[in-house]
Amino acid sequence: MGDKLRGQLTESMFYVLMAFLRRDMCGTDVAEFVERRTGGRLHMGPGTLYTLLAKFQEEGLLRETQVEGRKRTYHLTEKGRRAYREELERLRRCLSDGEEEWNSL
Amino acid sequence: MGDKLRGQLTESMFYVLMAFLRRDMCGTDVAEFVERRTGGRLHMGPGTLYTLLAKFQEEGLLRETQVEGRKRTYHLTEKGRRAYREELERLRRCLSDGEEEWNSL
DNA sequence: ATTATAATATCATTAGGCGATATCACAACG
DNA sequence: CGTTGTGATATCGCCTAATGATATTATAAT
Repeated sequence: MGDKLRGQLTESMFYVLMAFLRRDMCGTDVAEFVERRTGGRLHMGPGTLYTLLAKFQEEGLLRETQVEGRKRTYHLTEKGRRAYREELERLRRCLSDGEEEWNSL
Repeated sequence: MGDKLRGQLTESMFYVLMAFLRRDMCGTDVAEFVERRTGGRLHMGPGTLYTLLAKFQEEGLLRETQVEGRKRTYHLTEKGRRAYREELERLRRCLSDGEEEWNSL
């Protein structure tokens, strides 16, 4: 159970966590969510996807809640929600820094 | 002159480009800018920094404008400005997706 | 039983981040 | 002049992340 809170999420990581806000999901649900939510802008191949699910589970951001045959369903933990909100905060700072600099030219 | 426009910048890349919006800079200027602008939130080691400067120059986002001794000064090209604005756009989409999902719970 | 389908897992390659360390150009000192 | 200091840049090695291709597995359909 790694406790190190990651200082920064990649875009893929962010959208994966986002997928779990509303409901528990399995891998393919997540892939579908990401494609739909971003209008195809971001595509996640299986390599990225399942690697992330495994890592998030190890780190305690996701918890496995159900196994039906091969299908594994995960749930976003409190720690996962916290990580998501922290990433939102980081994005806000990043964007506002970026806009300020741009607008002050 | 690599023409592949990167689909996504890392946070480090973004702040490096941001540094050049106002004026030409050398590496240590950039490092100082980033530390100051982010209030120390983001620290860039020399490895990351000079690797990025070299790559951006190769890709035509930066152009070398001056060499004084060992000090090299760079200028943000039009292509670099475009990359910066595209990244701003990406961040906006990312953040608004993230906020919408969070607020619609 | 065989075939199809949905879902997950693994592999190999490539890019990025980083601290530690080395190198280099110039200046100041004695 | 050499030596020493300093500011700046460059390189190395290790680690993490992304990803397409491919393989594997469980269940359902024929």
